[in-house]
Amino acid sequence: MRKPTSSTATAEAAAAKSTPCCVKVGLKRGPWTPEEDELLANYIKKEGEGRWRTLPKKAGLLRCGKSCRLRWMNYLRPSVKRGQIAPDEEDLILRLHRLLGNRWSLIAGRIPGRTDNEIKNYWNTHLSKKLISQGIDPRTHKPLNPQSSDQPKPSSSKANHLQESLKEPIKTASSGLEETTSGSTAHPIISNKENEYFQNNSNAHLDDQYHTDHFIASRGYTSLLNYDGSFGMDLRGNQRLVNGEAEDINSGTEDVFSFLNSLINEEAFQQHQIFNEPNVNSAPASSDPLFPIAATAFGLTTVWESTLTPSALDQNESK
DNA sequence: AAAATCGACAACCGCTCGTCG
DNA sequence: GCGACGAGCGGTTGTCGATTT
Repeated sequence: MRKPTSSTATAEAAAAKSTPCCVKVGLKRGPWTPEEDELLANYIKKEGEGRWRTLPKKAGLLRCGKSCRLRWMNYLRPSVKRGQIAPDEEDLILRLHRLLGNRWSLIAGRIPGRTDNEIKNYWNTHLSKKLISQGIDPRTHKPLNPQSSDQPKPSSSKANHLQESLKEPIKTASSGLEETTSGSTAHPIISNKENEYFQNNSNAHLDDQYHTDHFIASRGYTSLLNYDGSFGMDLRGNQRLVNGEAEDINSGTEDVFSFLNSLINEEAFQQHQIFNEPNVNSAPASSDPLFPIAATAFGLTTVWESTLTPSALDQNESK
């Protein structure tokens, strides 16, 4: 992988700082061979993940534990999905990145089969360039030069839709990249209630990364919701999001779990009438005006699609 | 055909956090 | 409270195949 010279220099520099892992003399570096992959995969099949520092020795590998972990997590794990990023995955990445920033592991956690490294690479090689070419700052998701009147306009309808998707807080649940060439506008998954909330509550402004993070973290969505509606905990993600306000997360955990259970039980979920039922005791999070935004952002698209089709939304709005 | 350039992505690095003694 | 250690994260780099000159 790396050139021997620079590698040596780096290793020496690192050794001077006495980094415990990966500096051991005689350890192999660079691309993994099929034989190494097999050794690692077989060992983990037998012994399970973890104990990465001692794993290489036990597995008969001349690699550092860190390297083994990375290889397993990003490549060998059975759940890792290979192949091109699908348009709906791309759209989800964009949405999640707008909300979470470069928190690749959090983003990856909501896209089944994709690793943080893969998403990070995809962002750096594809999406950030795409956004820049459209005059959007990939860091802030805002126009690079809002004052400029000669802002380059997206040429394709897909690109145009992408830009719109990034400007607006909420669009369709399924994909912001859906073509709208038929002339019909996409139905936003946001009710008058939510619009009102955005107008009246500055904390809810999605362009403000801090408030967005705070909102997400304070309700535990970030750490709890997975793409497929299942949930798990990522305390580190929580902690990074809230900047010392972890108590906000924990205080609502039970409510969130209760709500998530209702999500998993789709039948129950459908009975909640999310937008219009004022007091949903069994699912407090769903009555939060901002709930649809978080849910959409975190990829609960299948749930939304099954319950909140445009026609269903129209019915809700007209009530 | 050879050299130069580019793009994609696997892998590495430094750092932080949580846990445990 | 402190240090060591394990684990994980985001940023960066190096390699390699494809494309262009």
